[in-house]
Amino acid sequence: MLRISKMTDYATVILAHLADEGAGLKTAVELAESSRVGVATVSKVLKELQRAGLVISMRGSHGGYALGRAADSISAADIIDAVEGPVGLTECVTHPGQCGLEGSCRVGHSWQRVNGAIRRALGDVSLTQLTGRDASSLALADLAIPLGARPGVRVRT
Amino acid sequence: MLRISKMTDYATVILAHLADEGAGLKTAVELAESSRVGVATVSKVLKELQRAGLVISMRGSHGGYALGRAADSISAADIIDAVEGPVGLTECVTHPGQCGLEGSCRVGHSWQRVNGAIRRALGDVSLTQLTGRDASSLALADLAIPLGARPGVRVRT
DNA sequence: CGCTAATAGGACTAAAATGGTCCTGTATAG
DNA sequence: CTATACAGGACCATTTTAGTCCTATTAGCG
Repeated sequence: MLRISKMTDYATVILAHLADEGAGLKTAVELAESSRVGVATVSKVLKELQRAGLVISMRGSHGGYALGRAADSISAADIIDAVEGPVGLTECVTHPGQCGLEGSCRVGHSWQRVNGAIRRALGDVSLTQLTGRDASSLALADLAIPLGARPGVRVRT
Repeated sequence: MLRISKMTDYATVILAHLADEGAGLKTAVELAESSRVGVATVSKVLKELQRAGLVISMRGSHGGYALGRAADSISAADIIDAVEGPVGLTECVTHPGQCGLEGSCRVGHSWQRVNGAIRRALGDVSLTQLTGRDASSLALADLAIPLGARPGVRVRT
């Protein structure tokens, strides 16, 4: 597990279509057709993306949506943030002092660090890369977390 | 969001207590007390950890649990795998060819790479590090995902 | 004007996942 | 043979998620 929501997934697909050259605005219906997702759902996602500023919208006839900024300046983290709220591996990351365990818990601290690392990693992946238009994006290096003793013998891979 | 389940969180806390020097077996009741989580819940988690081989168990009076292998050889990914199943950011990662979008979807491919990167990162964090006993574990470096155009102007951090 | 196309903002619902409890069975020590 | 502890699941309540729908607002255009 450890999964992003379907909505977030849709959002990336929709944003990818918006990133396709075609200059002008695209309507929710058009985006629904090209992305093969229900209109109502696409519409809902677009509204959330609009609130977050990832897309801009124009009302009225001839209205529609466009990217709010360059595809290079939109990160996977931005998209997740917009649709499902800030990345937070554990509850104590997003809502500190609500867990009850606290005192006895020695791992929360570490999860926060791991969380930060993942967050930064997601922040370094641009929409351009997600769309795969960028040839260089195909080489994804290992993420390094150099912090002391690493797991040795690995049973499951 | 993008959160690990509470159960996984509990698992790390419980494993951390099992990693505490104290040689012998610890019972579910003892672990529940030291971790401040309900006995039934702790018990459930321990059973899952046992199936995955992360802990070993002894039945009967004087029974209990112990780590299945060295704390250094247990990774965060192992724990997540054991409790909530293999890490899979999107559905098409865990259940390929079930998404319906497929053809029109150009982002699935990229999510798979991101997923792999996160998975490896989590595989590099040991239980020892999670427990924070390891002094060197406090320095967590940035995760690097060098793959072409990165997001430039960041609106939300 | 007033009509039409389009987004904005929510309310609402069905289905699935999650967190947690409980019961019955089995192994082991003394 | 009894007390203790794990094994395996069934089960339930609550929350979350995915998806739909309705009403209001905005913009172009004749």
